[in-house]
Amino acid sequence: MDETDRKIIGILAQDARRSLTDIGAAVELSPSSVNERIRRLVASGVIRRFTIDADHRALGLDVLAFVWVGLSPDADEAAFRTFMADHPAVAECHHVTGAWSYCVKVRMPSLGDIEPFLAELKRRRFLARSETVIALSTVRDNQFTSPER
Amino acid sequence: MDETDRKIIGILAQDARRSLTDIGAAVELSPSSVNERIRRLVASGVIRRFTIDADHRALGLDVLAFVWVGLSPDADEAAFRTFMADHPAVAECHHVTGAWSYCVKVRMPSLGDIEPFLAELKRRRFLARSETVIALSTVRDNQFTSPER
DNA sequence: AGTTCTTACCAATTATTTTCCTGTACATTT
DNA sequence: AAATGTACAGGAAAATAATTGGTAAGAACT
Repeated sequence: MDETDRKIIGILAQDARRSLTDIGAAVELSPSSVNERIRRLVASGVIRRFTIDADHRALGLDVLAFVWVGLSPDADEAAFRTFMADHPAVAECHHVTGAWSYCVKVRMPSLGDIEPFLAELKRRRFLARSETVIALSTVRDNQFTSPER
Repeated sequence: MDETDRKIIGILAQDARRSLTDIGAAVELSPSSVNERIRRLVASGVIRRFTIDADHRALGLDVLAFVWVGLSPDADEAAFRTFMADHPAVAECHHVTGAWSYCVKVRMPSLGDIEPFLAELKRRRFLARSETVIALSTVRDNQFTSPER
């Protein structure tokens, strides 16, 4: 992981379809060297996968919400994590410091879909308490943040 | 935007490097038809960009935090949004309902980098109050969530 | 009904890109 | 100095993507 690798990652984060020749020109390396570096970055897990950044609204997921979860004392935490990992509406789930146990980011077709989701969490005895915050608008939503600065 | 388009998006979200032939086999379409659909999805903005999912830890961004921002009454909100859009540590920034104005997701090299970030927000008179929640571990972190149940 | 327009699709060709292989240069170790 | 390892470049081969031209189905209009 040197400066060149970081540059390549930056380029791919912006546009993962850039050709090896193109990237090579940007980092002053031959296409085959760039290829070898990308292969290594994927193999070592620095690059987890190639993916797309989609417009969730266009896909019918109009609602973005953060659900703060206070896990109930008798909750099966492993089951909770599995549930979060598998649930299609869950975009992110982090164990956090502070008053809450988990911060869960969910995307849903409509506001009406949030209640059944919370009800399900309750039914499974995960919840001691929760708080839901709706995102009204999004200023920025990147997976990637530039490492420099 | 039909069912086939959604399938294609699902496939690309999983692995944006799948070949047109491959995708075509999955959705029962010729490679050129798949290509045409992807081109259209990009042109219409449903696919915002092709990108990578990187391991932030490996890139030296060990800390993930959510900063809840209560904007000060006299804050220049447009300036705040510009600041958020440009700041390299900011991964997400959403205007939200509830007690706070904004939810800001940041990635930083170390815990020590959070304070200067907050100080800068204060210096620019954006902050009335704030609360920072650190992510201890991440159960899930996807950009994409499947639309179907 | 016939004509035009549009849209989606496929097959075949062409262009580009990726992949794989080999040799070289350079640094490190013995 | 010889041996080893690593990163790189160049080029051939393979795979993939983009383009083009043509067909078919359906909608809108005459």
